[in-house]
Amino acid sequence: MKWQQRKSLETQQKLLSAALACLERDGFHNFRLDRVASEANVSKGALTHHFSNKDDLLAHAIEKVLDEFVDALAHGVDEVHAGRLTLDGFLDLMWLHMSGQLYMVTLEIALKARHEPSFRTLLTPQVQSFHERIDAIWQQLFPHLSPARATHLMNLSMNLLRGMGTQSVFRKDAPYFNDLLNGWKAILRQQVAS
Amino acid sequence: MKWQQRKSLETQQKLLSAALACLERDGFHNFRLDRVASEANVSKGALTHHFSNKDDLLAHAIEKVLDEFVDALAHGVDEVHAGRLTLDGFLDLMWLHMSGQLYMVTLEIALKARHEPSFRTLLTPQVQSFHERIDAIWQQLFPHLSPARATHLMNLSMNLLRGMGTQSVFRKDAPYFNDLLNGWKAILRQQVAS
DNA sequence: AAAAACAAACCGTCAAGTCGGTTTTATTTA
DNA sequence: TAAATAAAACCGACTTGACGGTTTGTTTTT
Repeated sequence: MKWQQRKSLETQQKLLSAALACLERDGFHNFRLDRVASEANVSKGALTHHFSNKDDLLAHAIEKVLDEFVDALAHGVDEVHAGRLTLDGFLDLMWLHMSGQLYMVTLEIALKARHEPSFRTLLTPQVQSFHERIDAIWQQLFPHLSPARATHLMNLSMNLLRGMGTQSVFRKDAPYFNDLLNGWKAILRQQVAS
Repeated sequence: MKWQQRKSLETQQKLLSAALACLERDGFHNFRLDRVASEANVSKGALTHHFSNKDDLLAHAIEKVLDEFVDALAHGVDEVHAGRLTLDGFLDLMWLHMSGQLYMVTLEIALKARHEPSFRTLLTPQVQSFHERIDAIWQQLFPHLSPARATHLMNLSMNLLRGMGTQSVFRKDAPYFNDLLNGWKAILRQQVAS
């Protein structure tokens, strides 16, 4: 009970990575199980062996991507406390993730969840946990602010970045988004100071 | 050449409205032509007579929804100039549309466009025109600001609302979004004044 | 030998697009 | 003006391809 377990885990991770890559490249509407399998260099039979169906695979994939985002932010806030990262740098970190694979994948999944109650209930605990962890991280980021105020600023920031991520579907224009982000940094500094 | 033309237009409008309703209810992934036809109380044959294929129907539907949004904003800025609407009220108007059918439909379409170049090129002129018109409206809204500054504030606002619209997929919580919007109104007043 | 990991053929379903046909409206002509 | 012809609007059965899930078979590990 050692070699098999390792092999199994390894195949599952390959499949999850492949699923995320496919989701980002093809979108949920063109997301095909056989493409995931070939992307992961395993057969379709192996895929069904590890994941009972499409929804199951997607749910595990989204879990992975959310965890990675939270881990990155948690690490970011540690860096801020250690004096190795500024608030601006922290926002850059958030934008880096929101403009990458993460956000597009969550967007695809969110729209699926919107129209399929069973899938939404499958995801709800994960999403809830995600928000709670992000919230906790911003509380740590602004220990001198009231928790409610920190949460408010987090929500404004997250939604601005969400919107920018969405717009980036159509507008490929890094300087433009950088300009927006800089504008928001200035406003945020002002809001934190007061 | 009168009666037929009117009938044709009427059927097309029924189909477009039905398409938008289906898109909002079922999502693009579960968007079915026969459902659109039955929702519009016409046959599938009639649908194919008026729209050559699925993409064609969707492109016309999105055109309709964007136009309605621009018209609403153009009317809003007139009301502001006439003194019958405040800046806060204008933002409420924007949020009203962004939290309704419009935004979800554009989101569904945007993700489709992201992964289908042919469809994206079909939409590009419409999206471009949309942005230009929104931009012009905000220039009118803040005639005392520099055009660049007005555009910047517009983009921040639009992206915040976009993000809020996206989050509303998962979080049904009107007071929360109202709170966020109020926070942004205060910041925007400050930005406009300085 | 048993169980796990994997492979690949197979099948049922489902929807987009096609196409021949019908009905309704418009135009021409005798 | 009324018959004849053309054209547009509309209908719905059928084809075709695609994909998710199942099943059966093979190899490898324990």
